[in-house]
Amino acid sequence: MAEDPPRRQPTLDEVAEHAGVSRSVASRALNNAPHVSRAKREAVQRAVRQLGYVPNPTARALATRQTGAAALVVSGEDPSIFADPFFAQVIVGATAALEDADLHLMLCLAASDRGRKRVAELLRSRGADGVMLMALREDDPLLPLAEETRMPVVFGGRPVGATPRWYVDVDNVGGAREATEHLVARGRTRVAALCGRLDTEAGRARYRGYRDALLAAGLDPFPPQEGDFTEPSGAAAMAALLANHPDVDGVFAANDNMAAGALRTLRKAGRLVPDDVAVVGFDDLAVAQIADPPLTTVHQPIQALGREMARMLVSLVNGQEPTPLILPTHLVVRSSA
Amino acid sequence: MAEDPPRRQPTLDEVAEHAGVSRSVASRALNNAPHVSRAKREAVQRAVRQLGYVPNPTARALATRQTGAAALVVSGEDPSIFADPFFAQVIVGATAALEDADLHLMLCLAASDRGRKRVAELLRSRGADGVMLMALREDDPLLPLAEETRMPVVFGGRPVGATPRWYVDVDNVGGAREATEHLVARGRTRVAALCGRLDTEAGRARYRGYRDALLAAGLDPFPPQEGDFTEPSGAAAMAALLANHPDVDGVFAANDNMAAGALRTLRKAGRLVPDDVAVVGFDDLAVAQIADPPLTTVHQPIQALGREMARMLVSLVNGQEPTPLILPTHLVVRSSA
DNA sequence: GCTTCCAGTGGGAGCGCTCCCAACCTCCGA
DNA sequence: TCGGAGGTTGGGAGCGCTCCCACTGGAAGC
Repeated sequence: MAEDPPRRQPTLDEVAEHAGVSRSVASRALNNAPHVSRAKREAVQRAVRQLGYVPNPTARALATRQTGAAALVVSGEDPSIFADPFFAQVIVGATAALEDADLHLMLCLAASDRGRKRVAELLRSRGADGVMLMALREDDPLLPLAEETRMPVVFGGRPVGATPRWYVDVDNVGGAREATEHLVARGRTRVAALCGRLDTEAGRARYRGYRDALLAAGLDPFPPQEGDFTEPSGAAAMAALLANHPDVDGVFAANDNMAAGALRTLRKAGRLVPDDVAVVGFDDLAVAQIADPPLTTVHQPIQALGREMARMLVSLVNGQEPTPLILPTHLVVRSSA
Repeated sequence: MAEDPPRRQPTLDEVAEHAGVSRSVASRALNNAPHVSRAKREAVQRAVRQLGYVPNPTARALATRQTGAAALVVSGEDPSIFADPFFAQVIVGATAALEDADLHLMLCLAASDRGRKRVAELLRSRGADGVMLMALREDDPLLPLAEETRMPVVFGGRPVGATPRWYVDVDNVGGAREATEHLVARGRTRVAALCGRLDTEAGRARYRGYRDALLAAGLDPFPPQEGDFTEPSGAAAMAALLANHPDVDGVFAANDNMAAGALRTLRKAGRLVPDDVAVVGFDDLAVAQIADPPLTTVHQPIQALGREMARMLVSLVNGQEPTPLILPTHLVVRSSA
């Protein structure tokens, strides 16, 4: 099996020649388009096999003006935001849907200036067929770029203060309301909220849902005790809360991380969960099950979020006009409330 | 600002014409290559600005035979493996290094047959400039594909039973040894190992390190109590261990997830950590700090792993001959041991 | 004065594919 | 018998860029 000539990949022309047909016919056979006789089609297939031909995606991209890739852009001021297992779930969902459309996933972390610059260039150069954007801060520098670009952009979650043309979101308000109602139904009357970043729509919406539920129950909402969706911020917020309102008996945390932090603080303070203080989280990530006690939490379908974003993008790329989507959430009752 | 003509992106030819130079000069100016007079260089830059020109990456890729992308392939029999925060860290590190080389990251989850097929095609079609492969199971179907491909492949971790030409790994044996030595130094004499999958090199190497340390200390290693790197498997392994060896006083877990599971089982069994049983984990992920008590664990530089993989790939793409890398690990002492 | 050299320049041939279109062939109804 | 209709076929023109190369003219060297 000598391979002396450092032979390149065979090209379509070579396949055509080898099969005794023209390049056009070979191309059609390859993309199983019509207007190819059975005999030639098979001849091409044989040649492809014999030569080990694989189409060159770049050349195809240039000719079709389609890159065959979709970008997932995750924005945030530092890369650690991406460590949130949330994104891994989104990626798993998106990948599944992208696979169906035979698109590749380009992952862009726009966490540094350099990263943002590259995203900007991607957007301007049409380096992908479309973009899934997770940029939820109010002042995110990518938002204006997303407006300008001429490629389809699907948002994951809605940014504060703007409703994009295409987005997939989860029902944050409804989930938070259900969580809070659950606490109230368990007889809690002094229910506080450990908020996530209030410059994100998710953070605000969850507080809104909490507030709605308490008002509807004739109880007084607490002012937002703000954190940043991390475990330490949850622990800190809980500590502050205990200091100001030692009689709190229910806590709605903006996500599981913060709920886990709250649990830690409560344990340290000698408060029993759920007996003294009931805690509800949001997300239903792995941490919710591992927590001690296991967290009652609002399940949000994160993989579905990714999947639907990708599907929406695919349909946009195919020239359709999808409508925004809000995915349902539901409460998962465990032991913490 | 009428934009009636649905004008395409301007091309390099248009820039050249607008600047009153030839395409060649424009190209050279753009890539700031030599052999362009100052005046024309500036004229081109002006034209670029006025026309809002952005080079078409696909055309460039076709001409240069470089895609401008590196693929990160994560293999596993089901997508949930990717939920491990480990990968997020790898991605963060890889992204940083790739940014420096101005390469994009293509993320491929080879968890379904479909996914593996697409990876195979990517490998054969040179759809990227290189591949970072995380496929560590002994019988991983991607391993033979990686052998065949004509594009550079850097492994993250070593697969069982084979030493790839290029890889970055962490010092699993050394870390496990240090962790076990720590337990011994604390006076533990009945130290068991909660292993990860023994069909991965990491799982084996960590057990080997544990074994070495105990033998060196003149103690008897326990037979491997196998899990699969997940929290529940750690809990189960710990339960089995307690049943067979109620007198165990030290546990080395193959990773933090399993250690967290062990903690849960021990708490349920009424064993105090670290008083009755000391526990050491491996990874030093977020869960280690959140665990109760916080885990003493072996820190492995996961972002660095990703970064070095990307760097190695970049140097391969640039025609250099990097050497494999093994990154150091070190023990982080917290309360669990 | 004459070569020699080289920065600067633009023409043109690709890179490997898709797709339009004209040419062709066969078969059928009128 | 003849004129389509409709399925096949291959030529050729791109897609937008890079890069080789031949050519120019002025500066440097002798």
